[in-house]
Amino acid sequence: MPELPEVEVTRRSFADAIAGAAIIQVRLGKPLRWALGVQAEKLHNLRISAVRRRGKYLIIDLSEGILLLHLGMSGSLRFARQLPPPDKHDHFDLHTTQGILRLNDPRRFGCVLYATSMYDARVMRLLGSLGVEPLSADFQVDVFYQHLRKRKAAIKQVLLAGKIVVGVGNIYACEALFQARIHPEKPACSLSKKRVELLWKAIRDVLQAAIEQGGSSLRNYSNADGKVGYFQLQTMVYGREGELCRVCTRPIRLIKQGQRATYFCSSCQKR
DNA sequence: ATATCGACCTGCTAGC
DNA sequence: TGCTAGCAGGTCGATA
Repeated sequence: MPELPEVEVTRRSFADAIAGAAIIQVRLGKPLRWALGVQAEKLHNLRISAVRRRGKYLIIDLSEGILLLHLGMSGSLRFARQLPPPDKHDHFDLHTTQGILRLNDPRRFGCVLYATSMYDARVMRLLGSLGVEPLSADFQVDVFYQHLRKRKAAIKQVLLAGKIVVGVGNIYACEALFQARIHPEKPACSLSKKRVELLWKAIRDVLQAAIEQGGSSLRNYSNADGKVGYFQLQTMVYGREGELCRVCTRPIRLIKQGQRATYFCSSCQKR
């Protein structure tokens, strides 16, 4: 589900409301990808100071340590004063003085882990090799170009890997490549400076637009307010196999790259 | 270092 | 209508 825009929209939907709250109790459901890494009781009385995002991770800053949270493929968060009793896919509840933060994650690819600091070995291993934030000033087109020049793999897969730039998942990789008119199988190193500039802008535009529209609502995405996003209503290529390209009216094609679906227009996106 | 591939888990849907 | 195979927004860790 969640790519960078969904995670960011989720973050914004509860960050202010939870800031300043103290943790009262933690409820754990079925195991997630990794164990919490601490006895739940250790979190009692810790205070939440802020909620940040790094790539597709959320970082909840506590008076002592952090909670690192990932939504995996199917995770979503709710934050409210009161919530109904947990259902079978609610695997983490953080009861605080200002409400309950709940993670619902049917496939359990997500995780919540506690660390005493950002320099914890597990946290470093997960965040240490992440690429630059695409919407920050650190995402510079010249640097982006220099990195891509060193990579022989298909541009789509280089984007998905997140080592150069983070947060571009399967939907937005397809959309950004379409907007930049780049064939997804083109080796990253073969892109011209001009193309890279278009891609750089496309990534920022697509992600920013998705955030402004409240994230994608493929399947059942919703943010912590329970509001659904509607970016899906206007994808140019993703999920549109066989439908007509909105630019040239030729059919959108579906191929597999690294066992993942890639949608593109073979007429608009030349090799 | 880079590239590929299996694994994790559940739910939904297309097709028989 | 019912069953099954295949697919889904992510990414880690093993392997060559």
